[in-house]
Amino acid sequence: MTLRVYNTLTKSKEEFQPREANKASIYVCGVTPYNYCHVGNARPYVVWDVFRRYLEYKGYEVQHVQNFTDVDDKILARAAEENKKPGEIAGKFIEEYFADLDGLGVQRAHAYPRVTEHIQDIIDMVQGLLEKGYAYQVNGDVFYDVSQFKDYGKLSGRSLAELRAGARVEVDKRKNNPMDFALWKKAKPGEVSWSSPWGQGRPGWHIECSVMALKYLGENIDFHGGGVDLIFPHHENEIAQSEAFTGQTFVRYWVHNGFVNFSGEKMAKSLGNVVSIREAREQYSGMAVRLYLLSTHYRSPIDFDLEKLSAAQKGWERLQNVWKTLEQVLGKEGGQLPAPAPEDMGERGEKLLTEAQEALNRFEEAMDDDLNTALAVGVLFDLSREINSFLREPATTGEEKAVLAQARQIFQTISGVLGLVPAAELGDEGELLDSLIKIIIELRQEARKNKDYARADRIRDRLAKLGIVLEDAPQGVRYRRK
RNA sequence: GGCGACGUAGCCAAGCGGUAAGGCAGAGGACUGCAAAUCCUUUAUCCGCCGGUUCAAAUCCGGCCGUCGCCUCCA
Repeated sequence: MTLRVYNTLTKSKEEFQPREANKASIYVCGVTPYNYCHVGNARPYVVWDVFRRYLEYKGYEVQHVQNFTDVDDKILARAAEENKKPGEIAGKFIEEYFADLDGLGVQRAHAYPRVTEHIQDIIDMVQGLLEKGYAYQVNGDVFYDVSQFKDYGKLSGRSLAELRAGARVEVDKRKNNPMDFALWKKAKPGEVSWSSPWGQGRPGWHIECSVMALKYLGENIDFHGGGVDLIFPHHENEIAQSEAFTGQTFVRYWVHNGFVNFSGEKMAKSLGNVVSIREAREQYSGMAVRLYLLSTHYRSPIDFDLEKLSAAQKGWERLQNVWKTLEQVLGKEGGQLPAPAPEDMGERGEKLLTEAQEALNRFEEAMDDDLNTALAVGVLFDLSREINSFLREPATTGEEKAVLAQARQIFQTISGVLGLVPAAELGDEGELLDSLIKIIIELRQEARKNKDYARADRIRDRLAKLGIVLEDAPQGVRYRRK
């Protein structure tokens, strides 16, 4: 099966044909680090994380690049406010970005280029555009001349005429055409700036992505992504710059995710209705946030509220219980037991194996269809039910365990591609804690055996207060952290 | 005004021509010393409204209503 993705450029689902066999290049527009990331910001990064994992699952060697816009008006403003250097602000929030996204299980991209580290590359490209007649200089500012690029508007489906008619912004008189945009901005007094052939200044917003995408991934890259709001003008302008400069198609597949709304409006810092990732995580686990985001198809808008996170939290706990139960029955490693012969695995074993294999097929089908993670999540829950159902009666024979191990492998594969994997929450000190809890459980079991339920319940209650939940499951006592 | 998306059970959400996945919540049952976890059963005669096409439509076409996004910085 081949992966089909919805391409904003053609407004249709297309089969993914990589630029280079077995390789996939991804460029995702990153954040401007001037504040903490909110849940809306996180969506594209979670989506692209899954996209990347799935491509890798399908055998592609992926190059994933994501920028940081580490100099821009908002950073400058915040720096001025706090009496700090812009670089300090950017540096701090880049760190926070990683901390937050790590918590959602987002793998690191292969490169995170920053604007301030590519000033010369940017100047070179602007210079190139000037030489080719696609740009003009006015008094230290350099603008892109959209009238020179015949395909302008092809991504957002607008014509220059329409754009002009709909313009809601005061026209900058220095521009030839209202839709022209800045490639290089002349520095205001006292602002951070770099010297250039046009005087002191800094890059415009759009040029950085063209420069860095071309530098790290080359021409004709496979995927370029970001939120739908970036289609116009940002991505439209990137196309204009890059294709004018190289004469090649810039991007093969443009992929845009829908917004996260909050109380009916999009969640955006400018509207002030944001919930930061760390706020959400005060109450809910990172995996719950991730599950919430993946429970809706990436192109649909998704409405945020904390109660939905609560539902996702419950769902995640269910998934997590499957991991824990399997671990309890099969041990931490396992999983590699040889597949039993069909005639040896018994009726229920055969059923489980069939269901599990079918789940994997359904999973791939869902993901191949424009990364339908919502359906894929459904498959994962189906598989969970099959596994739990099988475990109602403990697996006794070696064959049954082997079947279970196979099912676990599929469960882990699907979970892994979706990135819904329990963190090693207990860490190093967990070893000790784990042993201690086991001792307590043992003592409680003795009390239960002696029908000293008051004592048994007291132990359970007091552990519960510490956030450690005991469950007397048919397979034995199990504990988990709340 | 132009461009675009969406409207499926109490809530969330798949399905996009063949007779409604999944999650959360609710109800009943099984298991359990109790609880938790888990399993089973159950919860939309129907997919915003009105027409049309078709043997067959939530799915296609037309109209209407409603919500949202983009056209300006924004994931």
